[in-house]
Amino acid sequence: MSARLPRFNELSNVLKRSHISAYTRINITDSDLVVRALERSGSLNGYGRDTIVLDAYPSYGYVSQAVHDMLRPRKHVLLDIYPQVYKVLQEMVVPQDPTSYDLRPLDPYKWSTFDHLWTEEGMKPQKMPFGPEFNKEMLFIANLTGSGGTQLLSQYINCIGYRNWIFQFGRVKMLFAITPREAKLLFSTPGSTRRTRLSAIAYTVADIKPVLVTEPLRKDCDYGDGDPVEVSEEEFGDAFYPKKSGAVLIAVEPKENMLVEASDWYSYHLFVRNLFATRATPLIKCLRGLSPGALEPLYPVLKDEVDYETTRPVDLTAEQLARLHRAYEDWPFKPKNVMWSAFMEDFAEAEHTLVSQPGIIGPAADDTERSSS
Amino acid sequence: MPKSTRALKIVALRAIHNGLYRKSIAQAHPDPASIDHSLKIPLTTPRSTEDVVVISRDRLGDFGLAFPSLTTRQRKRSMNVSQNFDSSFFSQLQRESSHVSTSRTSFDANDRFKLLNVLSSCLSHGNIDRAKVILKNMRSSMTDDEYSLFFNEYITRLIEVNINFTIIEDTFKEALDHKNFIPTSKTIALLLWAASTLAPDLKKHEFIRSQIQITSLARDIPLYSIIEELFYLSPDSIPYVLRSGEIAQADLTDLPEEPKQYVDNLYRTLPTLVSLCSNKSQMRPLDPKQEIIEQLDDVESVGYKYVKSMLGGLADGVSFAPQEIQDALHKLSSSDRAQVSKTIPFFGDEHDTDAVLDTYWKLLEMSSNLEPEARAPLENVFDLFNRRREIALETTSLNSAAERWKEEYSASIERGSLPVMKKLNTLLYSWNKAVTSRIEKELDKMRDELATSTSRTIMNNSESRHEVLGLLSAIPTDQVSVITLLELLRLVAMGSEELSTSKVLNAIGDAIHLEYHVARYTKRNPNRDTRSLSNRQLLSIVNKNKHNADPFDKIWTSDTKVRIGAFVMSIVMDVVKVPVTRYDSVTNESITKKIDAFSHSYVYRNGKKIGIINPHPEILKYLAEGDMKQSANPQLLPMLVKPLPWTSNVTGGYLTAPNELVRTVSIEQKVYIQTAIENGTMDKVLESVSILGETPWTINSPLFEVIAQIWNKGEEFLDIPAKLSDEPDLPKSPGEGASPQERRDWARTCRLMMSKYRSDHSQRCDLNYKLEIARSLIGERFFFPHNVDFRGRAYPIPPLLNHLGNDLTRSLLVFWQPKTLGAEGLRWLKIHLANLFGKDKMSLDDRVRFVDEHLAEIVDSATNPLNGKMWWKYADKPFQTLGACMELEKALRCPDPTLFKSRLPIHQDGTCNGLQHYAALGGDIEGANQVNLLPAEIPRDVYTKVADMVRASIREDLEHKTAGVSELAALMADNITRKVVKQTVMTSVYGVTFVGAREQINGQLKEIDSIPEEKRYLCAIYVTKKVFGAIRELFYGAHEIQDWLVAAARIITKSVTTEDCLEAVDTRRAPKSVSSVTWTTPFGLPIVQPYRKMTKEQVVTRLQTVYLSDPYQLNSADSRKQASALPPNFIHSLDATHMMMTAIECHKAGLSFASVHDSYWTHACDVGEMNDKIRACFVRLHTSDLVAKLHKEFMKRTEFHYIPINIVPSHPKYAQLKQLAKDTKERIGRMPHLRDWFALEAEREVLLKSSDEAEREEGRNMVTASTILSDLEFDEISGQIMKSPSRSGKPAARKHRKKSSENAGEGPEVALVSDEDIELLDEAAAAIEEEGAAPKVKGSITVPWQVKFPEIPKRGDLDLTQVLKSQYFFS
DNA sequence: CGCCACAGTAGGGATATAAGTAATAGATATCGC
DNA sequence: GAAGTATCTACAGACAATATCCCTACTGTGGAG
Repeated sequence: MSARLPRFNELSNVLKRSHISAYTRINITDSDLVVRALERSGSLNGYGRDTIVLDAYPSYGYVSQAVHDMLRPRKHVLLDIYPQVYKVLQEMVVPQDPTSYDLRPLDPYKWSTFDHLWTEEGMKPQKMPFGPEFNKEMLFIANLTGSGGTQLLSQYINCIGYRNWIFQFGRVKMLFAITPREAKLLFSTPGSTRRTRLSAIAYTVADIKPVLVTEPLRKDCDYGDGDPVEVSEEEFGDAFYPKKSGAVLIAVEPKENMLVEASDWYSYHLFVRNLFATRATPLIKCLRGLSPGALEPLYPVLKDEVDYETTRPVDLTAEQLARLHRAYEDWPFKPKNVMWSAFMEDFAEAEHTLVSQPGIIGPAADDTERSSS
Repeated sequence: MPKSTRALKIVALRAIHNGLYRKSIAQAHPDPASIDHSLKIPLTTPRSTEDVVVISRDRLGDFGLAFPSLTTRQRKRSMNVSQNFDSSFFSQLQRESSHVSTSRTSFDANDRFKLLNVLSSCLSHGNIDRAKVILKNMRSSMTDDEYSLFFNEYITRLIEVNINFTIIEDTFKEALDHKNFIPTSKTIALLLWAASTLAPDLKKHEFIRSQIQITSLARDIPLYSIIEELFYLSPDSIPYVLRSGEIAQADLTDLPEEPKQYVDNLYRTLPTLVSLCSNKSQMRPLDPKQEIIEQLDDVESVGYKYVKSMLGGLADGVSFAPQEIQDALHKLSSSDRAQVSKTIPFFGDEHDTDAVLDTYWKLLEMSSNLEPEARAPLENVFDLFNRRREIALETTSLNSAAERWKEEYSASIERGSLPVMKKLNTLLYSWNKAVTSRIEKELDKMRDELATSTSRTIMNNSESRHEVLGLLSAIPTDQVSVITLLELLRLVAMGSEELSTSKVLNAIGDAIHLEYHVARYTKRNPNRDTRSLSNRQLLSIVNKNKHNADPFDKIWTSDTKVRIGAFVMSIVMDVVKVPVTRYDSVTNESITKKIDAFSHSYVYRNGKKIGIINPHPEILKYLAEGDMKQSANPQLLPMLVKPLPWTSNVTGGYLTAPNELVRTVSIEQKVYIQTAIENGTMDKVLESVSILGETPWTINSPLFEVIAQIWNKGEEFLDIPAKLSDEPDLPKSPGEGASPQERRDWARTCRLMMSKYRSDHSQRCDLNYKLEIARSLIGERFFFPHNVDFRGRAYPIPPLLNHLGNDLTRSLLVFWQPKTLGAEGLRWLKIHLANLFGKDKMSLDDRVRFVDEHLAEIVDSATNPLNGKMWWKYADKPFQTLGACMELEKALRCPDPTLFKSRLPIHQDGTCNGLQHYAALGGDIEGANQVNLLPAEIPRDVYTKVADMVRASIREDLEHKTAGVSELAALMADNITRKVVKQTVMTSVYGVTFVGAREQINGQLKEIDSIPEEKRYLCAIYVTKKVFGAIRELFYGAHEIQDWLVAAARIITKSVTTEDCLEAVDTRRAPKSVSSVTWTTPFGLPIVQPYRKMTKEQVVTRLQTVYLSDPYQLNSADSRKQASALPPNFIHSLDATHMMMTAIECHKAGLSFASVHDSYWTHACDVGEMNDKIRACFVRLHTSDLVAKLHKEFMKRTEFHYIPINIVPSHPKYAQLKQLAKDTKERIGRMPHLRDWFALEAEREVLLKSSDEAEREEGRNMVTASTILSDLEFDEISGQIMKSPSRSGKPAARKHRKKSSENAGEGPEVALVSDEDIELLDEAAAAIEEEGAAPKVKGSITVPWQVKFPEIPKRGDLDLTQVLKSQYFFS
């Protein structure tokens, strides 16, 4: 991996003409730029020779190379199941440090991929309780700009809440390439109408640090005290492929003290999701939607801080949300399973519906159903 | 032009084009070839297509809803435009084109629609002055006819509020001043009515007299039509009008039958009219038919006398006078009389409702054993009795439900019983009270707001308030509340998944709409005590109600209904509470609180938000087990009298509730149906569907007892889930650090548990409702009004309890009329029993033998259903089997079983009915043989056959150890049953895809335990391949027809007319095609496949926005769905026709008849006769070549339709086309675009349609693209319409490409990517490009090709008459 | 009285939403370049 | 105008996505002429 990849425009010509279309992902194609951004953000300070880097969807490896060059990690596992990517990397890269560089045709989408990986010698870091320190024995990198990337981003953040997956090892940092669209979601602060569920959830358990952003995003994003490298639109051609929208590099740093216990995370997750379904309606109205009569126990919670008539879910901080949730959980009249009803949202799995159980009871059994009974 | 206008216009044009208005298309046996083409376009034959456009646009403008003084805003939304897009719209179009429009104002439907709302609102809450202003304002934008309609409505409301008569008179005079105001007969009738009820006596007489005189002189409105209207409006005022107006009986001879009888009776019985009776008319000679009518009248007198005796009035709505029964009994023969008297020793106290009912039931039961003639006198009494009850049921049952809630509430208060609030009914009482008062409060608020608002703001934010106010104030508030609560509970009870808000709002909106009709009915018959009315009067009221269509009904669109529903629902959510007790762990005590009963939130499905109504779990508990007696929604129950016969698409069925003959999805369909009915070409459909409603049913009470016992026990029984308690305890969430996978599995488990709970709950509720309905119908005779889906398949309208239901539901229903079994009947009863048990694959004799051999078990089942051996439980259809066991046991207990009178319906089912029709269509002998169209010793069973073939093939794989599949073959070899393949076989001819079939089979394999779960999927794939193989082999004929149908559907749905193209904005591209596949069944039912691309929009309501599809948008046809649906729909339209034919024949022969699509039911003794008729009808249906007829109809309907196709330079016709293009270029100055090609076609079309022979000749000689391509058969271009052959080669190329790129990567390992490598990759890529790319065709042109269908598959030599002798055809 | 400017808003159109994609595969439709 | 990518997966009875933001065009008002 220490070998330089060709400039992307040369490679892309080849790829384009051979009709290989793995461009559902957005690639950052300038390793130097990435290095610069990472150094500026300081996200990788303290990482190095002891780190195991899990690298999901490396694409053509420019971010990977940057990280690899910076850390010279003990292990750098690249996971990509797509032959178009895998093959190209396999052919083009001959690692100079074979003990570190480890390209595998595995599907990082599958949880089991990691489970299997950790059974291997030297792949599993030491567990570290959530404390003041990050577990620098592990770094997770992923390009989440492809299809399903949004889903993964959301799920990886959820995993922090559950403290499972890589977070069973403690505060493991993640470095993600995401689309500007997701960046907008994440860098929205309370009070802005853009405030999203994802952002609220994420800041409950993690700090999101911008590393490399695009210039057009500036007006839609609030980076807080983050000071990322900004790529202007003119530079897109060199920095990204495809260059159309560009990509954003973020570091996700799990919080030391999460606002919600792991055991409550599921419920909290549903709670927030429910509130953000009507994220711009005043609390007085939308709190009722949680379950019948839910306004009553929640009204006292924030009444000294906010006006329930005007405050909307988007205006709440993660901390406020967590407190509301706590009160809801403690409400004795909370319907037993009402939150679980959200489980039934996909009906493909509902095997007990009347339709799939034609027979003696149930709706009309006409000719079709008789046939299946 | 606004989108909406265009949409309407397109429909109109299309309708015209399809010959919508003429009998020829919708005739009973469509022979499109005979259609006189000139009739197809009722407008003057256009010189160019532009004419058509202009004319129709004007017409739309005429009828359109312009209201320029209030707005100039261009409305794009078309939903409301369509309000007028009903039959009157089309009849408008139908008129002579000489009709000159009076207004050409801008086409703005919505604003006028809003005004209509306001008008309705003002009228309904009595704001007469504003109504008047609005009506006046609207005058300028209405056609004369429309104005009359609303003027009449206005007057009606004036009368209803008992306004001073002079105001009405002035209003009328004022209206007359408007030069274009043409009073209709209804207007006059209204005036007369008003005069007779409102005018002071002095004035009354004079007014009526002069009005009648004026009208007689004017002569454009015949007197009889006025009296007819009056009959429907207010029969009571007729005597006065006749007298004051000095109308002679002879003037009214043209009255329709029913009002005529009424009027004649008046002339005869009222002394003041006697003189008029004999007076010679000044206008018309005496009608000779008079005598006959008088004779008829005599027969009616029983009912009439009865009415008189009832005048004293009884306490309850249901009553029965002993005297009348005695009278009726006198008409019976002495032996019958003795029999009846013996059973009913005394007549109950007439004030005691229970006793009256009891008497009725006994009488009814007795009478069921009488011959129809003997029963007739009793029937007269019954009819009257029941019609009153039915009307009460339809109109007042809501009130009585509410009353019962109250009673129960007060009763529990009095008793001081602790759990006052623990009973659903008491809960409902308080809910209802709260909701009612809240609705009233809100409505009052709106009223105030509207009263104070200035006229300028009428149109804006108050619009929806007007809507709600107008519509809801027309209905008693408590009824709105009651129906909302009932409907809501029903939904909560029946829902097995989340209750989506849109579902709730729609349902409530619909229910309230129905109540609106009831309210309207009640209002129009104020204080009309049905007890005092004769049968005939009742009928007239009913007819009147159906006759006087409410012009405001059109306001009740789906969006309005949803808004109304949301209004009420939001109130319900605010005020409805349920007491909940919880243990508070903090204070360590139980606390009870009133918690909101419902909340509103959202769930996400595939990332999409879905609004849901969340009932408090506490409510679920009440519903599943509670006494539902007063909680069942009383709308749409089975009827106590015969349904009204269908006479139009909306008249028939229930007495007061509106219902549709054909369940249409789109307006397009409605228009076709209405036209066909008006043209009289659907008479047979009307007749047969009416017949289905005439079959009297009753509850099988012994079986009901058994089921009730099972229910009360509350244990799981067969598929009845056990009584439910609280929500299940879900497993504990996995601990911290559990892997995502574990979490997912856990969530899934929880979901399934909840799902199961909800499903069990809804099944319990479903059964609870059904049993409650059944219980209330025990001892009754009732009827199921039917209607049909758009393909003609018939369904009973009452939901829940009907004979289409599941096994349990079916078992509860038997024919009311018992019929003596006879030897044959006994045999059929046994066969039926065997069939129900599952032994329907044996020969008939074997089935009889099977039953004989199991007599002991059968008797045991019948006598000891729940404590015996319970043999019946093991049947395929256990509850019906039990019913049959009981019936058989009863018969056998008779000294002579053949004399037993049986009520049990015996089923005769088509054996794979779809394939039977296919075989008959194709004349396919082998196919016919497979599905019992040919006589055989034992029944053939295709499913078994296919299963055998599949099994054989699998065995072969097993023996040959075929690579890759031998493992699967081993797994499956012994698991191929009939059941596994059945559904797939059936659906294969309907076009199931491989994926679909695989899912079906996968589902079946789930039930087989010996297949490991992880292999199941592979097995399913394997078996599906085999099944498809076998089917291809076995049903070649059916598939040929299917393919043809699919091809035809594609052609039709891709075709465009010249107008379509000339209209299109893009001159080069093909326009969207709007033709649906449309055909006519042999019984004249026009079928329009409704599948179009949906356009939906969000409708804002108080609760949330609701996503509604706009039924009036004319979207382009969904060609894929149209094509895949044609085979099943066509076949189903045939089996529906077959059913209708059989129903009519059975009816003629006096057989009871019921059907479930391809299962025909009658009494045991009549099975033989019905079987003959089934076969005869089948043969008759298929004697003509139906596919050929379909082909002809398709051709006729697409006569001038084109499909743009691509012609490549190598094509033989290319040169010719190119030449034509050059010629055209000289004319228009550029190479022709697609639109220009179409313009050429349009020109030709006009010429060909000309009335001038010379022009037609010119047209025939014209050269256009389509004439050049006229030899081009469908097969040659099918690739462009069906799947493309050039594309079919693609997957291979792609595979190859993939391989190449792999090769490219297999070079020597290199540390760096060198230039050489890049070149290498480059080369490979280039190579791929060369190979994979299709040859690019330059210079090809796209031109219209006049549609032509592929040859229809040749019909085989099947001798259809063989069917007559095939005993297993239906068995 | 009519005109014009301006403010306020109704409503149409666009967009995001959630979050395992458990397996498969072929045809067709739409869409972006 | 051709190529990749998304969207289906037999029909019917019974159906069904929403909240919010942004922008435009319209309405109504008020003021000056």
